Amino acid sequence: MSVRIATWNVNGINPRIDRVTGWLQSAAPDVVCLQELKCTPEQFPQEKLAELGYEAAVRAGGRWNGVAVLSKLGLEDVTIDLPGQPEFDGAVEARAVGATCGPVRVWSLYVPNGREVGHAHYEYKLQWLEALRQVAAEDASGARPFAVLGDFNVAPKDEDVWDIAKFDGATHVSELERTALIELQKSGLDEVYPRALKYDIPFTFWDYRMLGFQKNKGMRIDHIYGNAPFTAAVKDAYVDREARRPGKKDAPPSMAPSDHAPVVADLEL
DNA sequence: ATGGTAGTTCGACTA
Repeated sequence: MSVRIATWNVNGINPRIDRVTGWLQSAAPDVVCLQELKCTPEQFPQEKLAELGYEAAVRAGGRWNGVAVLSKLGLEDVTIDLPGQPEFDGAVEARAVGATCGPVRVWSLYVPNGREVGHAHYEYKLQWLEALRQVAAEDASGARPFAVLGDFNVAPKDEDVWDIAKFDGATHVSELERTALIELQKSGLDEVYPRALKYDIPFTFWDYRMLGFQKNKGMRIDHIYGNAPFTAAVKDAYVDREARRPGKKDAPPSMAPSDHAPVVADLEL
């Protein structure tokens, strides 16, 4: 069977609900990992997504964070939060939800930003990635197709940001963050590297400020890592930068874009 | 040029 799996940081699902549902209808993914819902569980637009044929596993946290797995292939063994997920300020945040969708098991992940190298949030980010590695290592070794998808807030290589000189000493490009991703891969996951639909590097994020998208000042920080049964089934993968394009002048606010673009993988399972 | 934009608990904080 053909299965289309996507990950998308929507930066608030309700303010841009028509942008999201429009993309779901046109791209027609079977499984979608969403991040930055920025809503409470009650505010999650369950019915609008059900109308499009999606069941949803939701880990909403209110004002910040929030992740979900949408599936047209069924939804089983939902896991809220990573086993062993570290806390920040005494709370386990809404950054991880796992689910089995028909033949594939996925996690939707929103890795902590880190704020500044050396900040407590940066240490939290590194701990979080280590907790993820431990969880992923178990499922990665199985025969079932398995992937972790989401906003990792790490650019794996220098070319994955628009100007590495501007990121000197910054988070997202530091050696420890990149090492954490390499360690994740060593646990049995390979990156599903997407095609760019324009330009050389398939950036997934462009800051709203300073015409970031228009000038292609982007970053490649949203990723898909799959185990061998998953990556062997991948036929194509791409970043849908059109979904990041600003709306037309008279478009309603609900059509405003996220600052991230979806990453899409097509599998034959 | 230390700015700019957008989301949230309406306004300081996060990204």
